[in-house]
Amino acid sequence: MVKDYVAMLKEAGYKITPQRLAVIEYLKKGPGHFTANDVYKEIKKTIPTITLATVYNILKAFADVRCINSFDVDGTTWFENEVELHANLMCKVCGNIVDVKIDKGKLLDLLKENSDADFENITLFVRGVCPECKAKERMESVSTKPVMH
Amino acid sequence: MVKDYVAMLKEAGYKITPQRLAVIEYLKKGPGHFTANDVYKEIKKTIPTITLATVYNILKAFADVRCINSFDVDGTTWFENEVELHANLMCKVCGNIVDVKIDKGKLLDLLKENSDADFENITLFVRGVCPECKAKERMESVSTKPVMH
DNA sequence: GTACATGCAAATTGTTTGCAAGTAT
DNA sequence: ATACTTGCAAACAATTTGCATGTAC
Repeated sequence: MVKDYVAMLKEAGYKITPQRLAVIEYLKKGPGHFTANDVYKEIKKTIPTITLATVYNILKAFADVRCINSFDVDGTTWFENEVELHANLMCKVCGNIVDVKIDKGKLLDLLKENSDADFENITLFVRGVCPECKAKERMESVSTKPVMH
Repeated sequence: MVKDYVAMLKEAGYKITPQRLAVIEYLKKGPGHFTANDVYKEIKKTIPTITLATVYNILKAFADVRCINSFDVDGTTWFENEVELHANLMCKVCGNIVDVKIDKGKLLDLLKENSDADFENITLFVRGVCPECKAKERMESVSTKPVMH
């Protein structure tokens, strides 16, 4: 699943600017989930003149072309490299967002069971505890548990 | 599934003010999905002194108590009366948000297939075409379709 | 050469905060 | 009586806009 960002952008008539290339480099580093500000802070290191407005502009273009995906949480927009259907789990312990795979066909079947709407773009967002934090919590509860007599 | 809003609020230590009662009345009218501003505009008719800030305050309290649910779309927070898991479908034709039932157990199973995280609160948001608009589109495509010879 | 992108500053939108005055319990 | 709520204005955060300048094609 190696995405050709440049080709996708050109295909849609977008020009390839240094700023857009910098965003592509950022994406290739494989950050799971990021905000416009995350991208801005990183790119400013190499292109100090870039502005947040430009980053928003670029991310919108990338999302239009569907080489990235976006979703809203608590008033801020998160972007992600993964465009195939999956769940995003925001861990209430560590605060990170992690991907959870889900069977797209089966999920669509569940929806179709109850409605004959057209389901074009599905966003599945979950709050909970990620596997790592869950494991840590288990360890702590073991070590702090009072000894039974 | 008749919710006793007043009892739920009292239970959690919230006071029953005229403003909160007005929001309860609003909820009882059964609007599917609404923003803070929707509620504000409506309640201002009976309580002209109410402010948006108060409406936000109240809706947050109601969401804390889980007698309403909230989710974010394109930078605005939507609220809904339905707190049981379901999908929200935003129709790209009419712009409305409609509920789509989904089997909670089966959805959880799909998630658990791929991760042993704790899934506490699931938000399922879909963009697409609602059943009504889909039906209309079908009718139009029939009446405007060029005749084959 | 031209249409599109960038950088900048200012505007906008949605939401939250601080605080004095009011009110439910 | 007291702690919680309201109303108001101001603050905030995230995002968008307008426009002159710059640049990919």
